[in-house]
Amino acid sequence: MYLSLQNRLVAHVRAFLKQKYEIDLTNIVVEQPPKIEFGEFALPVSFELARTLRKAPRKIADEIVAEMTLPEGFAKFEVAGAGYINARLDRTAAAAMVAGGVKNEAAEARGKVLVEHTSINPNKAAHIGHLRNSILGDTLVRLLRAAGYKVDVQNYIDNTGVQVADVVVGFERMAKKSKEEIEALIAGSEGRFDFYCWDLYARVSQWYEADKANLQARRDTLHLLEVGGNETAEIAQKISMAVLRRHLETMQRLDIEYDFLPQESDILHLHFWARAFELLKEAGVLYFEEEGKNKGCWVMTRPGNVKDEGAEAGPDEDAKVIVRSNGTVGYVGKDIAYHMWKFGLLGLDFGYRKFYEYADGRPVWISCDPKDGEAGAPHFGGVGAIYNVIDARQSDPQETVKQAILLMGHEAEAARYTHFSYEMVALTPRCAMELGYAVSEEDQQRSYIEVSGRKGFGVKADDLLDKLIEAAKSEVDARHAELSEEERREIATQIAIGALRYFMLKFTKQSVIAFDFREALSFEGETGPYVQYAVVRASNIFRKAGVDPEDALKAAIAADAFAGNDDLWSLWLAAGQTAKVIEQCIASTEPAALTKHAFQLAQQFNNFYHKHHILTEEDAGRKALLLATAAVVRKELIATMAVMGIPAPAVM
RNA sequence: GGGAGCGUAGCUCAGUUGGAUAGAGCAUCUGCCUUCUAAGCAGAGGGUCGCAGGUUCGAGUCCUGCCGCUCCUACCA
Repeated sequence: MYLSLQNRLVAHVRAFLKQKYEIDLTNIVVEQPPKIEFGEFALPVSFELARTLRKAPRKIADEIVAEMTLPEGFAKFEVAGAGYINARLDRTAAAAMVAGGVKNEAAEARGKVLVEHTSINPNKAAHIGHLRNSILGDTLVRLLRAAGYKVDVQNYIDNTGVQVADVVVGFERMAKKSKEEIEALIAGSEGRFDFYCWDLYARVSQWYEADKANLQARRDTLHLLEVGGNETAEIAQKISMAVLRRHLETMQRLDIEYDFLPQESDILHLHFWARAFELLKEAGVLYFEEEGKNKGCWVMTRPGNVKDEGAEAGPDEDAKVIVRSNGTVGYVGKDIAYHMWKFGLLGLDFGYRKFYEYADGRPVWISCDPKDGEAGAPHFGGVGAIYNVIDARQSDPQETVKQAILLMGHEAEAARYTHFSYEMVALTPRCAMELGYAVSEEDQQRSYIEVSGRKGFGVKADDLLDKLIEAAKSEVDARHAELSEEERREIATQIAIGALRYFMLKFTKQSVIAFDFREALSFEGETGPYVQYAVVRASNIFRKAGVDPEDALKAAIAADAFAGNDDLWSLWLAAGQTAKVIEQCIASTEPAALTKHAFQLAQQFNNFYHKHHILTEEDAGRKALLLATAAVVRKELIATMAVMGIPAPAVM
């Protein structure tokens, strides 16, 4: 509602200014006044016009208000302060829009985009840092879908990298496990093979540190994985696919799903890089360095590092090496090939086969050789816009890939290449010590310590979720003894998901999260359960009243329902802003605003809940209005929570 | 050295493309459960928005310079 009316207002004002002053303002600022008494919209446009018109802002505002007609749905314009133009809505009409769920016209049938997130190295259990990635990514997917985009969700599988090689080294050289023993371990491990790998991976890192000569095992293994067609590569694939399955299961617990899993091994074996290399050379994006420290490498000029015209100071030592002097390609090169495929610029494609299936029967597809692909499989890639949810430490390589695409002349694609960058999740020193890790004196002085899969230092995603469910379960047990064990567990799980997803979303993405159990396990204050609880309270009213919330929304609203009732109206106004918040979140690629919206709405509702006792209201008309208010807030809260992937429990 | 980001209440953080009196949560203190469930509500205290200049009708927000912290910058991935 709010967004539609705001767009209508802006268009109206713009047309008026054009006609009255012959000024075409393309960016008319609209704010929400600090207090509801001032109206629903505030236009500081007079301040901006003051200079060009050489008049006092207040005078301009007076002129505009005196002459401008009211757009549909608006009740009044008035001048306030030093020259603000405040606009008041026809509250009854606007409320009908909220209750009727008027669609955001701009959100009709937008194009197809691709979101890549998660992309955890398949060699160990997912930890809290990965959770932030997946929750941000999944929320971005939900935001885009809510705004009318078609979205393909990809989870990139680096199954031939150093990290997988390391854990393979662990199995072959340290644990001395045969292929059969590893298979038995995958089948056993009580469904937590990734936990076994977590510990083994940490041991391998220690083994390397103990004797640098052990690093030769990594190099040999990495080579075997890249070449393929040997037993080590087979073992690696078994391990990485088993860990990948665990990752999918972990994320499924949080209602996070994927469409396609491209594997790095296929990018290698299908020669994506060879094709990309040709195209990059043809376009002159890569050049062969003849001298300096990068002699013998194929390199690329860094973004913003254009060569000076006059000063010929030898080789560009700052250039990014894409192909090493021994002829092997680094991972950025493979990434460039992969991203050319994403945009459909490579002229090659994967084959597709089913890998995993969700409860509703929807499959997750994985890449393969096209000759092994399933008939009738969908095709991925070749989209117009992409979002890569990758942490801030990878900004540099992400820029390099984007730059390569730009330099090849694909300006439109480069412009729609979004690196959704976010900061890491770290542990507070106190949390690290509680978990039993040794923390140096120096680290104890820091506000946070980076988690490290390599060192086995961190909180595993499944462990955190288990802990949250356990904490929520004891609360539910205490409050709902009448429910079955199964029902209580179901509700505790929903609360845990709400708490976790909200926690990961409430910080803006560029802020480092210093993880602490006390905060993460909190169900009070600005948390997911607080928002869920507001919905439960609203639902309780309808259950006890024996009224369907959908029917409550259909009740006719009296013309004077909101006259002199700012508190009630501000609740409707807040509820009508969901579409606007979603658009803002997409435009700024910042989902944190969603949590703010949900929290404020829940907070206002709790206030309303406390102030008005609906079931005992005797005036039938007033009772209907209060019920409609509860229904509209409930509806918008559930919708907002759904975009955040937070379920609405039946009771709490 | 170069690049990116951060610095706002005791703590953790919000603060839209510059706008009306800088906001939440936690913690502390004071009240409120025979009521639609207190995972809640009401209230109190707590701020030189890192420092110094500048731009303008107006700066937490933009520019410049400092101070402090973090990450990135390897023929690792």
